[in-house]
Amino acid sequence: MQDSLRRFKAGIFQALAHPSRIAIVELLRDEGEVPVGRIYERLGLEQANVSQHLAVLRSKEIVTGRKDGNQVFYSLRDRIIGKVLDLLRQYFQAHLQEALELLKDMRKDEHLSG
Amino acid sequence: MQDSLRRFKAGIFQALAHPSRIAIVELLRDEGEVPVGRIYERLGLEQANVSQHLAVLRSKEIVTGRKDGNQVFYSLRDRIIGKVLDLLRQYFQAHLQEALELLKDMRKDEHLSG
DNA sequence: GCTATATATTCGTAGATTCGAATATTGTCA
DNA sequence: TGACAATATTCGAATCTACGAATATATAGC
Repeated sequence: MQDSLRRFKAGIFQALAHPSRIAIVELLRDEGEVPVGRIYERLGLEQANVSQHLAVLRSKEIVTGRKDGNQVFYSLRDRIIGKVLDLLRQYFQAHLQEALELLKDMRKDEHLSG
Repeated sequence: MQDSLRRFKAGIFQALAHPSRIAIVELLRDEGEVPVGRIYERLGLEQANVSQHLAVLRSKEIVTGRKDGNQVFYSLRDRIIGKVLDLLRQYFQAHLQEALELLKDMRKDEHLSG
């Protein structure tokens, strides 16, 4: 059970481990029910890409979709996920200096490999 | 900055998105400072593997290592990470039924692909 | 110095993830 | 029914991740 719980947590983290998916979750946290079209317009992403990211979030039951006519309205299934993001924002601010260094390094790595 | 923060969060989630790394973090949360040898004995993992996982956690500054003679003692850098895991445990329990289904599906997928 | 112990890194390969392009599905409205 | 709009799925290529085996580095004690 210890192990199941860890695999469960790892699955959730995996699903959240992408900037676009975090952006989606934050949008749903802030706006409640949002149709897919609005998601990709707001975030400036491809339709297919957003649909794929939503599939990942759905597969871990982080979001849920309600079909209404032609559209699908997505929303968060539980407020806890929003709280997790808030904790990380706190964390980011507490370690602001290092966090910025870390991001700089991440960018540097991109350049090296690009 | 919105975007930086999201990349930062995604990096943290990425680092936590593995059952072994979650196990390591939980061990450090429960025991404080722990030498590498104890980590891989307790978790039944290869030395190299643990070292690689620790490198991932270090790169996101989730853990820190203190060298003492021959050994390196690792610990969590911030209690917030422990809180994040606690929130997810709550979440797991709140959605216990679905969570178990989800895990069953994950196992099924493994079998299909293996 | 030499040997043993603890930890880290590198390397190769298998598997997973990401993305856009193309295509499929589903619902609406005439 | 046909044309259109919204969303989902499939496919292939590029990139990333995980693991064990082998190797490297650092420190202790003799």
